[in-house]
Amino acid sequence: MSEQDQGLRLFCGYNIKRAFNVIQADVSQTLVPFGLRLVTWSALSVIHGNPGLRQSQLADILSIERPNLVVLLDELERADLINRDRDSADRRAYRLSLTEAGEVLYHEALLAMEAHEDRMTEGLTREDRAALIAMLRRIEANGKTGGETDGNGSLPEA
Amino acid sequence: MSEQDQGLRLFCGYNIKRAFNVIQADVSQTLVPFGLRLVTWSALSVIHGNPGLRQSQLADILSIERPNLVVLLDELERADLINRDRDSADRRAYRLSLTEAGEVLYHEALLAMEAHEDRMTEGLTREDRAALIAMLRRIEANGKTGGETDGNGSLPEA
DNA sequence: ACATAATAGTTATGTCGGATATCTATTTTT
DNA sequence: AAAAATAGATATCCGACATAACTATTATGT
Repeated sequence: MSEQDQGLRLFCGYNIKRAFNVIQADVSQTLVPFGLRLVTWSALSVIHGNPGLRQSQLADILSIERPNLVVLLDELERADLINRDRDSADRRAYRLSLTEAGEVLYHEALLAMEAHEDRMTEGLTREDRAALIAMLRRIEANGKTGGETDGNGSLPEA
Repeated sequence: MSEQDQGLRLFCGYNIKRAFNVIQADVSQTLVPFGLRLVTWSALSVIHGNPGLRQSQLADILSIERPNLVVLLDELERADLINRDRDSADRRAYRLSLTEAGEVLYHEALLAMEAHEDRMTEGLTREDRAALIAMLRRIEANGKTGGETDGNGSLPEA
């Protein structure tokens, strides 16, 4: 009894979707003990790496809409994980940073996420993972350049 | 100005999500002329490859819940793309198949989807694509075996 | 055979991620 | 100073996906 979705398995999109579904399920479980979701953890990670950035910058980096980011940050602020400090030079804007508790939680969650990553990529070598990520990024880039027929884009050699 | 999501780019899940987002956007556009969505096209593909299957089987193959499949099939039936024939041996069940119009539309959409796939994977060799899909399937399998510590699962060699 | 359980499909409903329109406050432009 | 742009917030909607419960039919167990 061979596969019943043979026709679909030829498409990257179908496989990507299915792989993401299982990752999403596992990552949700992984983050439950920390009271985080994938998107809130992503926000913590970016704020950790770019303290002082603005909400709109964060929204751009994560490719989420500003209105949705607001409620997400409300959630993180209520949990005392981030600071929203008014920018003294531009009083419309907030500067985002992690609180002490936010830093601690971020690092704890990072360990759990690394274990999660190892679970998900079991059977793949370190080089496999690098190649996988490079190809996914290439696909992401292909999608964003709505079809300029970039004749020779290529991947960094594994 | 290096990347502002460095910490996240190390995770397959983050890259998979972002790659899927651009694929999803492109595939939606690709299927608009056919009045299809990714999930309805997937259903056509599986029915095409397995004529006579039941709704619950289709739901299993596509990993979608039965209630959601019902409305999806209603949509395809209303567009006269599929037949729902009562199984004479089990009058609870329907046997699914494509109509003539469904076959025609499926093949037309297939061509468009293959062009879409080429757009998305521009810059990847045929071997890259095969390796990518193999790794994604490995991840999918890792997720489904909720952690049995399969000591030596490996990938088919590229 | 008949009561019980199981199954196929359906209906109704809830949840969650993501998108748009519009608003206020502030800053920039002219 | 007036008009336009920007940062963030509020309200609202849409689509993907999940669960519970219902009807009709078939399978099971004594």
